[in-house]
Amino acid sequence: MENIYEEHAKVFKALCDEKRLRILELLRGGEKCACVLLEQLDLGQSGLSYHMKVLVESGIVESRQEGKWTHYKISEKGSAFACALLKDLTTQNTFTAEDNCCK
Amino acid sequence: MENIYEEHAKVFKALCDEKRLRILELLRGGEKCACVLLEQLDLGQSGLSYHMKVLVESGIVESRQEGKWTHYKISEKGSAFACALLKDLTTQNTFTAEDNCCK
DNA sequence: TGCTCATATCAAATGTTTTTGATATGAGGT
DNA sequence: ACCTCATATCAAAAACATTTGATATGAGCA
Repeated sequence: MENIYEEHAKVFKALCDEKRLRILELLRGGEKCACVLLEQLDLGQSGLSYHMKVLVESGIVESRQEGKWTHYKISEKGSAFACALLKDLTTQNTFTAEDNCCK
Repeated sequence: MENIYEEHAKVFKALCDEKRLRILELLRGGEKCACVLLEQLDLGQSGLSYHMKVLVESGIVESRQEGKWTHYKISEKGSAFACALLKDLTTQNTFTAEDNCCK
């Protein structure tokens, strides 16, 4: 974890793309096999694979192999982490002094 | 708001860049004038202007003119919206039926 | 009005992400 | 072992975001 900003950015990058938001929406309905995602999205197989990788690496989605198939679902832990992080990043930090310069 | 996914992506795009995360971190210490941000970040004037625009357009940051200077701060409303949105996007939707196909 | 300074916008260069089609990997069934 | 099918990886192209330096805008002050 050599750069904390990069780590944090990775979490939100998962949510920056329309296709990935569509995928998340589908996963909100429960765990889905890649084949279901494929037929509902306007995406080729390698494109889906790419987006799923981004989602899984962000921690927001988790995958599970079952024989030939891969199933994906929203990770409760990962999404709780993302929510907490977002709250953190946007909450006034009481320890830093006010210092807003010029006037 | 012709595309809801695009709208949502815009909120998170603000958080996808290291420089913008650094800016947010500075703003967590309270409202800051652009000149303070400029001297603390490794960024030129037009670069800062670009990133502030992205942040303001996401709703997470708000700006206030005071004569020649622009002051920026984290928007409570905007960040509450982003948090709520993230929670929403990652919470199981009870209305959609399970349908995870193959087996 | 004209000058100065802070910020915004622009356009070109550069860097990064996404898409696409081709190929590789690896599991299950025969 | 071989075949088939699901998924992953790769490399090139296309799309998009960021950086940079130059110039425009617009507020305050003389």
